[in-house]
Amino acid sequence: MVKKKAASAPPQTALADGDAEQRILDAAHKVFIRRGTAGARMQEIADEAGVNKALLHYYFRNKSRLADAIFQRVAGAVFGRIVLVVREQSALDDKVRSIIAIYLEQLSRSPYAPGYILAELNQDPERGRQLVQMISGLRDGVAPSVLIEALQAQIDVSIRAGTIRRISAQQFLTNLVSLCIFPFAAKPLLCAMLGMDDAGFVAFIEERKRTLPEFFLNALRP
Amino acid sequence: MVKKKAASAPPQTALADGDAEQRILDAAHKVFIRRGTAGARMQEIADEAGVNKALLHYYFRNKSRLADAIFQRVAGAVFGRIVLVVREQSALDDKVRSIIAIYLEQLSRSPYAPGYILAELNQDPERGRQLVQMISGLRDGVAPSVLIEALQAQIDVSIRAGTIRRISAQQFLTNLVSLCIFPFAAKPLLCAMLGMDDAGFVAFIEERKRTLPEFFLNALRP
DNA sequence: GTCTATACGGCGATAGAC
DNA sequence: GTCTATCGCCGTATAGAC
Repeated sequence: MVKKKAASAPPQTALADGDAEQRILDAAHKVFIRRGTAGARMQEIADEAGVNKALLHYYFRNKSRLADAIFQRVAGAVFGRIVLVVREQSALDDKVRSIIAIYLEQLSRSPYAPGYILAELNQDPERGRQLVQMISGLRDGVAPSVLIEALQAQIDVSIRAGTIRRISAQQFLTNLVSLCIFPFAAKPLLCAMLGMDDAGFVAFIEERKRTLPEFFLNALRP
Repeated sequence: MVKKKAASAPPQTALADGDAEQRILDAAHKVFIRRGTAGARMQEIADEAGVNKALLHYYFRNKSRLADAIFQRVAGAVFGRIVLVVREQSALDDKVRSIIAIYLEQLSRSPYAPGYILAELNQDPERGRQLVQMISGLRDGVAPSVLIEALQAQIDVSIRAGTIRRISAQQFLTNLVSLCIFPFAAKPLLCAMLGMDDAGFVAFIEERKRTLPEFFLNALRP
């Protein structure tokens, strides 16, 4: 990271909007998600950003640090809002509806983010720790374990009230997140198996927005 | 691929079981799943197999072909049995129970296979086609689209009988597969977020074997 | 800050002995 | 069939001019 741009004439070359650092981040975002960290090439990022390869090292020193920055950015975008919903004061079924709506809406706009995040987590053990730290660092942030306990308490209330059947917070969350994220993480798989093109996939997700909330809430009924 | 070993004294070096080609495949399997195709190194595969790097090229000509062979092998192991279950003559809820049991059992033994397969599919468009072709080529194989249609027909019967609520075969399958595969594809994510180690993950999957069938079947109830 | 030029190492692939 | 040795490219990273 470099200190904020000092007073100086903005370079602003013809085909560039935003300063170089930002353009590099945006370019790296695209390329890392497309190729994965191991498959990404600094040259391709430079081309995409419309700058020279050396400038990437000027701003981020090496590929590994650039990759870290992008992972934080993408993971934050995917998990940030969800964590807020889990923590807010609202009924369990409202949370479910919110989470499904937010996920399907948001991931429709960046369908390859889940695949990228999962691949990163599989190939670099450090990523797990970074993720937990990132979540704990959100505004008013608490550790994930605290979130789980709070959710379990809320679930237990509904169980005792007889409105849902017995389930652990871990399985509850895993089921919910699986149903939301997997279709995007497996987009090429689904497209191949179900014979869909990109437009077909969009329609598929639209159908899912309508049907998934009741599917999930129905599964919870006693 | 090389013609089957002709009659000749088996070399059988001290620390090697099985012929070289098989050991290379097994080693490549491990390394590709661990590192991903882009991250895998021919040298690491050679070391793991206890042979020289040059021998990999003797048997498989280049890295790309070796990667193809491994992808076929892993994908076949993951999807082969499931396809058979979907096609067999049995009640819908029995199929659901079978698929969940088979997946959770089988993936417990190779938990990193899903992550590998998804990463491959995301990064190489060719993989999708290879997968469809592989499935169509199973014994008595038919194209995935035919499987879907048959499943839809079976689902429609249950809907008309009033035993399940309205759902498309696509969403049905996606939901089922999401709930089975995602926890493995996201193993490092879940371990980090839910604070589990490897033993904790095993326990988590055991709990899932008991609870997931009723969760899913419950969701289908009218 | 941004560029050009280049050093350096790693990796896939081949040649050739045994 | 299996090895050793080596080639040549490609990708990261740095040096240094502007």
